[in-house]
Amino acid sequence: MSLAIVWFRRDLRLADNPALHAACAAHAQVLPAYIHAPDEEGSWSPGAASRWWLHHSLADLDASLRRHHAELHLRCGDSARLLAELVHATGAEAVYWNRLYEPAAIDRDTRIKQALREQGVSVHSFNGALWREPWQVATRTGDPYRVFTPFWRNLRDTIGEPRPLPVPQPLRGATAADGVALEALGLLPGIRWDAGLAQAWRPGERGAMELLEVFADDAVGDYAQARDVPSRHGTSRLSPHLHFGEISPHQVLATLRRLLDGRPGPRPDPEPFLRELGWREFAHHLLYHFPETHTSNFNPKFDGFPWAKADDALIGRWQRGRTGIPLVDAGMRELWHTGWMHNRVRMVVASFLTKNLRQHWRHGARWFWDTLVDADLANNTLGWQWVAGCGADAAPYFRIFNPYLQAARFDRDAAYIKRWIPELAALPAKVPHEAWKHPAALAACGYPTPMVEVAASRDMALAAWRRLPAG
DNA sequence: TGAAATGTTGGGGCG
DNA sequence: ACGCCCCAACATTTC
Repeated sequence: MSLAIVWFRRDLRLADNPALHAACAAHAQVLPAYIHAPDEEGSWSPGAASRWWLHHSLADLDASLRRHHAELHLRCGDSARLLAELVHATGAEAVYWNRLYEPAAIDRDTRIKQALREQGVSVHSFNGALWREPWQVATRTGDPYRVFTPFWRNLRDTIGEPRPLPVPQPLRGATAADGVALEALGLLPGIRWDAGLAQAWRPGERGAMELLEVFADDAVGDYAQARDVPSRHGTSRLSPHLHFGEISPHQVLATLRRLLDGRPGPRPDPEPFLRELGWREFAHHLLYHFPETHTSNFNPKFDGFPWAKADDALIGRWQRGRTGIPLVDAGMRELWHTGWMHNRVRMVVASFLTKNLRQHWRHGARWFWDTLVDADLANNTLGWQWVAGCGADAAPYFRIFNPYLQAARFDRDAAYIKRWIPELAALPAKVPHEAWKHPAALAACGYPTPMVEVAASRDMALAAWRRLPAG
């Protein structure tokens, strides 16, 4: 009986899983395996929120497999060694996986592929995470894109009709000895701070599809406006599901088309939403072609930028949501509580850290990495470099968000602020929106005075930027 | 997917 | 009726 190992990584789903599908088609049995190897991700081993998600996503994948009379074989340790051991123990002829795009993962997977082939094992890798591979999208001259809009035009016109693969039937699962229990991976936090996460999320393939269906029914038509209002569920909130591959972009596109086409009345335009998935593809495109971007400025002109000296006290207040600027604090507390933050607020808190506090973007990127359930090296890097002004197709540095104006515009009634800063719940919206005018009223609620004056710190940021040589 | 400063226009009050 | 000022509303420029 021919047997193949399906090495699951961040493709934690059974439907539209090209590696799983191909393995089931070509072999009599498959061994679904996950190897926990946090040391192999360079300096970006998953943060605590990601590990929480991963735990539950693995549990869900195992449960799905068991409904198909298979189970997930779990191991912890060196991927190359454990795969070789598994091949030896099971007599597997082949190993299948879906590709990752982080530089450290590419290096590791390349080495493993070569080593397995030298042992006479066939290896097959697939695209399970993107509409198109990073190297499939190129300018007319064959170069990678550095600007989003032409990238998006190219990508959008070449996706074609999505045809998601079904769950393989039957799924003839093999088992192997020496697997470990999920709990042994140690993914859950020692101190149980995860109640807010559990309340906000349902990791796994079915949770992802249900979220998408609700979004298609309620929100996608109004996305262009509703997505800017942080108190509303106007966004899809699919980011963590996409990161762990519980749903694929092809499934998202196919599902949206099916649900929108089958609906009476005017057909909502999904383009504004799909464009955001385009940003996700752009982020992967950039990380693949410019593998240093997760640590270095994409725009080298910013290598000489006069960041303020790293200040743990300032950064700490920002991290804990104690800056005294209500919209910033609401966002940082939402992040801490749920492992997620509304995108508009992400831009505001990032602008505040990198401009008003003039702390290097890497401090923010690292905190997001540790606290987001959707922490993704490609997306996180693009987002921070975009806000900081040093990235590809970035917002110009002088585009500095005024957190008070943003709150007045997008959180008019302060519902979002009051939700995450309950000590301000009884105040009229005007008070948090003009916090600098009301230090006494805020202090009476036990809320801090703004740690910086927004207008003055903005001027200092612009002055720092002017010290950069033109270019 | 900004904000603030600066410039322009046009309506209305008023002498 | 006219010029003048004020200012809101909008557009453009600058950071």
